[in-house]
Amino acid sequence: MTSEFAVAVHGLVYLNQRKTTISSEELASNVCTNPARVRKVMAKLKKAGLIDTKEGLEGGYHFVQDPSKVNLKLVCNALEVTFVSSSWKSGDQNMPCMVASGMSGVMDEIYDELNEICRSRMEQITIQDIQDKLIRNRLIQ
Amino acid sequence: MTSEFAVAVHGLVYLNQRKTTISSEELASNVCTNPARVRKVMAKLKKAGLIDTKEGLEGGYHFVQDPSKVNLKLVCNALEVTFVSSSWKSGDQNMPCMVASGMSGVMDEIYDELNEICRSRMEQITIQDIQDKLIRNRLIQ
DNA sequence: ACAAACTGAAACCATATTGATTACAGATAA
DNA sequence: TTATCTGTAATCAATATGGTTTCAGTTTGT
Repeated sequence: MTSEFAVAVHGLVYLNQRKTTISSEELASNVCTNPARVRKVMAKLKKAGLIDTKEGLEGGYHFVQDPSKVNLKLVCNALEVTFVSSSWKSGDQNMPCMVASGMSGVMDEIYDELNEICRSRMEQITIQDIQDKLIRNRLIQ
Repeated sequence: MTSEFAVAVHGLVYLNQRKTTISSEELASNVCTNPARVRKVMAKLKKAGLIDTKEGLEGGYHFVQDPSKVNLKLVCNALEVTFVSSSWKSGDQNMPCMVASGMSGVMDEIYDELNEICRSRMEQITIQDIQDKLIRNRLIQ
């Protein structure tokens, strides 16, 4: 899958920790990617209302919502994340054989269902949960 | 994800329907791919004991097990399918920031869990189920 | 014994996907 | 009004994925 999801979650967690307005450049350096990609991802989170943005001098991104209310399914929705999919299709709709003509449809249904299951799981994890986990992990070491 | 899984499931369903020994060439034409790829995938299913193979003249692949006992998790195991993953990692383990150093680990755990959830679901679907579904779908049209 | 027809496996090529880079218009604050 | 940001698009590079070709090894029929 595309790693936009990871960029978004990382960005949200970082914004939540810093509490201030952060530029795409600073975010990119923390995420270890380039500012343009950060802006592309964060723009979608903005459209979904998950963050505030400010253009111009001293602008950037700002996390305003309650981190325990922002779950990862909301992030998936904002980015239209697809966890499980395959562009390649087996068989061919026009073949007379029941298997050859029907398998790709069956596989698509399977992928769709797996996707929905993944999204449901993501609904149970919040930005706060991840923040807590990071803190716990640091203490362990 | 890679579409080896689709090739394998399609292959098993086709073998189950035909009941006879089928060459990689015939399988490939039904799956709509090339014989080499079919052989690569089917060899793994053979190693997992899901099918029998026969080399030499009149050789090929043969489905012997009870189709209602062969579930898709067994196929996943045979092929070492990974449904959800991302090769790209955000942040960097060596950075002092808790978020930057810890996020990739957290995301990996999330992907691993999603994978396990997908595999569990796959355990509930058998080759027989798919065969039945194909028959039903054909009747509907 | 030998030829034909198959699998198993690897090397290599073509294409698609993914992330990086660059550039620039528009917004905003000092 | 200038400097510094975001938003967006175009292009480039690296990686992943599937296709093709090839050949050694196996098995069967004659």
